[in-house]
Amino acid sequence: MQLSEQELVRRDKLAKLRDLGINPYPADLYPVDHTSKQIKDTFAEGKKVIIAGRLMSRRIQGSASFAELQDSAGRIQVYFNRDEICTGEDKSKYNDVYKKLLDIGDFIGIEGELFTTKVGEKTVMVKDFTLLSKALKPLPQPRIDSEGKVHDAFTDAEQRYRQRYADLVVNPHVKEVFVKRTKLFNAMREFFNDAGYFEVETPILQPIPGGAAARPFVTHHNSLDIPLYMRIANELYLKRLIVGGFDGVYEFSKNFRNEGMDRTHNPEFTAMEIYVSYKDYNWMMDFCEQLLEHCAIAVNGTTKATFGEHDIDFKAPYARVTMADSIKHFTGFDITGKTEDEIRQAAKDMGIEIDDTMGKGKLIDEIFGEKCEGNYIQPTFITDYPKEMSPLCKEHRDNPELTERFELMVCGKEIANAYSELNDPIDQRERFEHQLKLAAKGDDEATEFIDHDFLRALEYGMPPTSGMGIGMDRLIMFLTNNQSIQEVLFFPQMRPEKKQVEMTEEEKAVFNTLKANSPMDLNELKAQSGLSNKKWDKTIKGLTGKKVAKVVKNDDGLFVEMN
RNA sequence: GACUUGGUAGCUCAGUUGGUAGAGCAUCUCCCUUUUAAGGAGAGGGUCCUGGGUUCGAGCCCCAGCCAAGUCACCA
Repeated sequence: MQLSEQELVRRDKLAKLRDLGINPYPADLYPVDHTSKQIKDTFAEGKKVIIAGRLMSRRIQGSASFAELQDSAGRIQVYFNRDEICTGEDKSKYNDVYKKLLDIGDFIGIEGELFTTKVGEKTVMVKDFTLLSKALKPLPQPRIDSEGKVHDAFTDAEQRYRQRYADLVVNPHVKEVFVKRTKLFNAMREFFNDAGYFEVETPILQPIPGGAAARPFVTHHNSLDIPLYMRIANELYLKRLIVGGFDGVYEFSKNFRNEGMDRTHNPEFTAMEIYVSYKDYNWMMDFCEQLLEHCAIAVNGTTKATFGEHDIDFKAPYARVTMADSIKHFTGFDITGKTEDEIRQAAKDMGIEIDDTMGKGKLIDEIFGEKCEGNYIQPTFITDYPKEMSPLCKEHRDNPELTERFELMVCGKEIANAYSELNDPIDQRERFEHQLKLAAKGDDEATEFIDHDFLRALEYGMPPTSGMGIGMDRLIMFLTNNQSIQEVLFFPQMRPEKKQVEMTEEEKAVFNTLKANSPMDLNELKAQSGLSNKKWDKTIKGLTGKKVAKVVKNDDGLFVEMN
C-alpha cells in the first residue's frame, strides 16, 4: 500500500503514543454527559462538562490553543491551556501529546469547565483530555469564513458517494438530508399506525417476481436448487394478507430492479405500499393528500417546498384530472371512444415515436407521458388509466376500457400510484394471460410470469381494497430539494473501484533481472526488459519510487542497482 | 447504449505554440497564553486516471480503455 506523507506521519504518531503508554484505541466507556448542543442550550459559567467527539480544527498559540470539537449535534469551541491541563512540573501532556501527537479527525474526550471568551464565544476550558481513537487518514476539510462562505468544499461526487463516511463528517448539509429522510419515514409510520394499520414484512427473495414489470435480479437457492428473484415489488404479498383478514397493511419495501442507473434510478430503492380493505381509489386520494401534508410538515415544518426552480405546496386538497381530460387539454385530442388505429394515427400526428408492438393502452400512455405529464408542477392526481396498462387494477365502475387508478404527479414526476385493487380472480387470470400475449408480441414492459398462488388467494375472496405505492426516494428528493437520487441514499450503487497492485508485472520482471545482476547498466537493463520507452520510464520510476532500486550516475555511465 | 465535460499534491484548483510540475489550505520544523476561513518564518510532499502512438522532448497533441458527472435513449 502506498501511503501519503501525511498518512505516514500519523502512523508514526500512533507508534509514539504507544511508546508513551497511551492506548490510541482504548476499550473503556467514556462517561459523556453533554453534547455540544446541550452545552449551548444550557450554558452556565463554570459548569463542569464531559464531552467527546472529533477534533476538527486547531489554532495553536504557544502554550494556549483554541480548537473545535465536533459531535453528533454540531461543534463547540474548546480551549487548551498548558497549565490547566498539566498542573504539575511535567508539561508533556500538553507539549507532546496535544500539540505533537493529536491530529484533526482524532476522537478525544474532554473534561472541562464552561466559560465565555473575550469575543463572546461559548467555550469549554479543558481540564483533562483522553484520546479515544486516532485517525490515520486526513479528512478533506472545507473551511467556512466569517461571511459563511465555504472554501475548498469536499464536492467531488464520486468521492463523496464512495466515501460517504467522510462526506457526512465534513458536510453538515449532507447529514441534514438523511435526518430528514428518517423524519419522513417516522412521520409516515406514525400516520399509518394512528389510522390503525399494521406494518408487516414480506419476502424479499421471491420465487416469482410479481407486482410490477421490471427486470429482476436472479439468484439461486442451493438447498432447494431453485432460482429466486429479488423482489421488484411487494404488492402481491400484501394483498395475500388482506385476503388473510388484515384491514390495513403497509410495508416499507426495499425493491430491486436490474435496469439502468441515472439521476433518478438506483438498482435498489425504497417504496412504501399500503392496502386498506373496504376502500376505493377515491378514498385513497383523500388519504394520500392528508398523508403528504402531514409528512411535509413533519419534515420541513411547512407544507411548502422548493424543488429546483419550482415552489410546490403539499397542502391538501390536490387537483384531480382524468387522463382523458388531461390529454384533451394539452393536445386537443379526445381519446374517448376512439379505436386503437385512430389513437395510433393521432400519436403519429403529434410527432410521438411509436411502433407496432404498442397496444391502445401503451399508445395513450405515450401521449400522456410526452405531452401532459411534465406540465403538472403542483401535486395533482391523474386518474382513470387505460386498462391495458394496469393489470392489477379494478375496471372502472363507469367505463370498461378504463381502470380505477390514479398517479400523483409532482413537478412532472410520478410519486404515488394507487388502485381500487382488482379482486375478481377470473378477471385477474385473464389479465395475466393478456400480459403474457403482450410479452410474446415483444412488449418488454408486460409481465411474463403468472403467480398461480396469488390467483388461488384471490379465489378464496379478497374484500374490496384500495392500495397505494409511494416512491420514498423520490418523495424525499422533493422534500429536500435534491435533483439526484444519490443524494438521498447513504450508499448509492457505484462501479467497484479498481484495486491497486503493489508491483506491476513489468516492475516484477525488471526487478528479477536486476536481482540476478546488480548493479547493471541502465541501457542494457532497458534493452533486456523489451519495454517501450514510455513503459520503461514508468517501470523504472515505479521501482525507484518504491525504493527497491536506484539509478546511479558515475564516470562509466548510468547504472541501476538494488537498494 | 449514444453524446458532452472532467480526472494534476491529503483537499480545492491553476498549468501559456509541446521545453525542468504550481498556488491556497492541510502536513513537518522553529517562535508564540483568549483566537474567529487564514498569527509569523521556513521546509517537505506528485503513478499529472491507465495503456499505446507521434516527437529530440507529452500534464498538454492523436488512438484505445477505465471511472465519474451531465444530456438523451431506456425505465408501470
